[in-house]
Amino acid sequence: MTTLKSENELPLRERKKVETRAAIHDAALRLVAENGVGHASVDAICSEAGVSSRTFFNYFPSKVSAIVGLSAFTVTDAQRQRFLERDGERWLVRDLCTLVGSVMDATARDGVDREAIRDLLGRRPELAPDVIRFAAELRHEIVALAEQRTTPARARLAVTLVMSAVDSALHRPLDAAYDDEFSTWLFEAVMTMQAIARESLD
Amino acid sequence: MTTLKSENELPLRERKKVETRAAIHDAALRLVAENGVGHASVDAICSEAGVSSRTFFNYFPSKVSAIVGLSAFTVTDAQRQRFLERDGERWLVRDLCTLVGSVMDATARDGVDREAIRDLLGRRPELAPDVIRFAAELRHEIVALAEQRTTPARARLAVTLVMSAVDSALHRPLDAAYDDEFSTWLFEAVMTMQAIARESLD
DNA sequence: CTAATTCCTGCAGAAAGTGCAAACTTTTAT
DNA sequence: ATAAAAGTTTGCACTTTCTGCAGGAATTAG
Repeated sequence: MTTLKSENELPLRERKKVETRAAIHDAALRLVAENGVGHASVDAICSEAGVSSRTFFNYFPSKVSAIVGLSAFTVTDAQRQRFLERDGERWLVRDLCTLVGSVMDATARDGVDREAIRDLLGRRPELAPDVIRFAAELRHEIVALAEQRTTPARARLAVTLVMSAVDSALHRPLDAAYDDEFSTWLFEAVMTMQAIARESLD
Repeated sequence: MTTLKSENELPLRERKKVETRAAIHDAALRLVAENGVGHASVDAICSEAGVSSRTFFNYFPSKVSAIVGLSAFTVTDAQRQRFLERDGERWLVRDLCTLVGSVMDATARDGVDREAIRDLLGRRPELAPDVIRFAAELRHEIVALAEQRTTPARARLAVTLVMSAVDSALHRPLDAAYDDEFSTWLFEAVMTMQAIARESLD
């Protein structure tokens, strides 16, 4: 079981929701690890989790989202506002790192386990395109934000830069030191990318 | 009609294949432009193209691939070999640009119309995640190649850098001058990214 | 013209995903 | 404590994408 927080204090109804959600996610993760993505049908996951297939789609909008344990990446209004406090290209990449970092930290707080996802991607690389597709939805939202601070083309480029670093995070273990400071790690990854680019260019 | 080349010279059978392929792609493009992605069902595309739905999937492995007009990005053996002639990180990014550029040029020669795709993405942004997912498959192949010249982490970073530039190409019109020299354009886009990164960093 | 390929098609069916209304459970109000 | 209200789960019917298989039609070769 992935859920360890807030054992009580929550009304019974909420607690049950958290539990079924975790049950579905855990079942999905387990079955995919065993049988591969293609052979883990929604029905199979459901009977493993003790839940009807209709309920499955009440909790997750798609099979992959259940496997990854994420219904959607979302940017909160507060995050959005904070990002727009500054204007223009200056600090753009840094601010994007902060923004994306806080989104990732939020999902982590909601029980999404980056390490589990990383392990899974190592064992089942077929999943990668789907996960990337998934991240593309967050990307889209963030590009829209970045476009309020610079030209569309530069916005896309900058966001891509940052999202690539996120991608790295899904493949490489982070130092424990960064566990709650994803944005710091992000920023360093972006600088590494730049270094590689400089070394290899021309 | 997208197909303008090799009017004859091809055996009749081959010519017909090219035609049905184009018919399906054009129908898909047209219907999606009119009704949106969700409302252009495979069946609708098929009757528009005058083809059975079973045939549809003989030509394209998925609905989006038909819309984009691409069955798969593939790296030829020659391209693979040329890329591996050099070893190590030096020139890595440049060689990746060459590799990816030649893959893109090949698809263009096969009738894939970057401009049509770009227009479509402008008009129907919902498609973007699917297209990205699509590109992720090519990405995977190229990462495997790059890993033969450097560490996995750096390979991923470098490939991401280059693929992001490809992404830009799907959003921005290229100067006509670059039409047959995609890799040159790619390389410049990568340098632009680096410039943005340098400006915005710290 | 005949025979061998190769291609198209329909059919049957798996699997993902959605809407709807009935049944059930928790919560709230009396 | 009990009944109404509110929220959840479920089954059912349905759409859509996509695959395997087998028969039939067209193309090509001999």
